[in-house]
Amino acid sequence: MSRALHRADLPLSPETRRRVLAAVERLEYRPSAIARGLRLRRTRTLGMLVPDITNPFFPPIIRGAEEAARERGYELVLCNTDDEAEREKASLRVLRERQADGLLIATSRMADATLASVRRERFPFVLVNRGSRVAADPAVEVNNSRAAFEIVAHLVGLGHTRIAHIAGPLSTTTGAERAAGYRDALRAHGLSVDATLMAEAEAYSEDAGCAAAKRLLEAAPTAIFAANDLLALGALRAAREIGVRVPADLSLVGINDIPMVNLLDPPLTTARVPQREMGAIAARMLIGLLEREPVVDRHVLLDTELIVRGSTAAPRSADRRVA
Amino acid sequence: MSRALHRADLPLSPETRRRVLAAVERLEYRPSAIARGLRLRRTRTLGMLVPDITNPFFPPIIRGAEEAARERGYELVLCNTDDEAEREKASLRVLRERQADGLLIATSRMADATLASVRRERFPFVLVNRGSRVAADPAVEVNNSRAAFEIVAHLVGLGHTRIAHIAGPLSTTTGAERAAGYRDALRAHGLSVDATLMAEAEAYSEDAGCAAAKRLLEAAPTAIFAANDLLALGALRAAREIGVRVPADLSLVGINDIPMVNLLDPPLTTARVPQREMGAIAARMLIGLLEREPVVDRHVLLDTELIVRGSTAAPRSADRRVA
DNA sequence: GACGGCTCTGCAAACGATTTCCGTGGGGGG
DNA sequence: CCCCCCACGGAAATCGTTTGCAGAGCCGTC
Repeated sequence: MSRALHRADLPLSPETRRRVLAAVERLEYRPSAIARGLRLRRTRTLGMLVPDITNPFFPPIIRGAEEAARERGYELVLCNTDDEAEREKASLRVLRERQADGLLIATSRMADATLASVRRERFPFVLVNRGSRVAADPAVEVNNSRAAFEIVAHLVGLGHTRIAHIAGPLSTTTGAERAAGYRDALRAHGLSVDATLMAEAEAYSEDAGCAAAKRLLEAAPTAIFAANDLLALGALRAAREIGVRVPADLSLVGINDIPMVNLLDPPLTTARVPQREMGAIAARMLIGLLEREPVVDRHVLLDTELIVRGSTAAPRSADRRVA
Repeated sequence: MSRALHRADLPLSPETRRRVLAAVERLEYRPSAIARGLRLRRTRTLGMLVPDITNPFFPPIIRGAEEAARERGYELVLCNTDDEAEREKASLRVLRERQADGLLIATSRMADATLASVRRERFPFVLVNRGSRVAADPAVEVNNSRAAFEIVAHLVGLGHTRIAHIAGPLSTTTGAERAAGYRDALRAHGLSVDATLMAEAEAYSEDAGCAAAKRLLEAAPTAIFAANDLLALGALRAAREIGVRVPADLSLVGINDIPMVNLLDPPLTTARVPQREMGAIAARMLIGLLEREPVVDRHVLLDTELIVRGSTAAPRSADRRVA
């Protein structure tokens, strides 16, 4: 009997409640979430779309979201989309069929058309680590322009003037915002923006970072600011292959502070993104929307923290100047 | 109408089928997986238990399982247990309530009692990267003794005789098997087993590896074989902190070949575990059991591949011998 | 021409939890 | 003493899908 188990507010004789609970115990009764979902038309399940769980950036976000969801009695179902429109559509179909109550969208380039269809169907969602063109879309983002500014300021402070940028795919909001932040920061420091010091990576992957870095290194930068850590790792590999020493010949900075970059040699200087927190805030925001709580801040901008490690140093020319 | 959509075998006039499909199209009809699950008492959903998705060993396994499941029309629902009995029980409850058809269990130390209860309730399951005391339990495992043997053989071949071992928690099947393999391999090579050259890590984590390595380094080994890569990373950090150079003063080997260990300096020598394949095989095995397919090989032993990188070299004493 | 069999179609029950509605019984108040 | 109201518990409807069953229609054969 539902009243005995869930509706503590309803009047019910203590005796009856006791009997019900005893029977529950005796029969090892487990309510079926399936039947409940059918009747209630809600499943207390959130769907989460990520590009690829093997990208170490995402697991902490997922765990943060998962924990926040569990605190409020929700479950999380995960879908990898590989940033392919086909997989996105398939995942959405599955999540709709299984009556997910809402969606956490952490894919960086979900096709605008797909996002539009989600919006049109009024499927509640929150964007994670990305924005959208529609300002009203609830989102939890990183303050990318500020992160880029801090990184450039750090490099300029070390004496660098030839600072290159490996941009993420410019079709992603993070890629575009960080690239714009890079340019703005250069200008703010009185440096000119040189097209030969910018390269767009085809994907947020180590391989793409390596390829982009090899192109950039021909222009002999003294520092590379990569749009994320995976790209920076690729750049590190490129530097090694070419024989450029980090940080002696080249300073290197990433963004995210994914696990293990602190163990590299040299350990990577990077801007830490509060991944767990980002996931948790997004999940709480989504649940707030679902439960129609009055005051939900629909747009959160998280600040990064610059972690200076061994991959950045003063350029050799600066050494000479000092000496 | 279900017959038109799913039962291609049933006789049905083409005209009727056409009309049904047209209506489906027009109304954008989406079947409810919830209602279907209620009626059919199966959901085409597999539950997967892993200790922690942020441990880079697991994501590739998960993706492998996920892809194999999707190929057969199944979905995967993930639960992190943090290797805590409480979380395991909670996860099991959730998966049972949601009518998961079967379980992929990749937690290394799920309490025997919990496993026994799953067995008793005849909840179909497959163990992943672990065995159990009950030989009949279906499982996909790594040939740990052989992996340990190859690693020891590699180190002996380089000239090492003081080979230490950081064991994983001996309450885990992998930890116990690898430690036993290490001892057997030493004996097979005519080396004695020295208790001061073995340390059990409290968990499969970098921190635990670092702590264990610090204890071991007092016995001055020339090589450390860590039971997995995370432990090896911890050992690498310990070596750096103490001022021991790898591989000049100390050779280091792990197991798993998780992402990024090839980018370390020195890149880690390790035994690669076919993670995606392991996940895929386990998922296919579980689905085979669920669908009562006749010939299901209930026990698969996967071989590792030794990847020799820069973290292993001949010991300095051997250099002297050679010179 | 009639009957039998086969094909197709539509109706209805079942899955299990929840919620609403209704009937009954008891207690209190008029 | 009677009536009304409230508290409680039981019964039924609901969610969407699948499937069994029965009935209807059609064709072929005797």
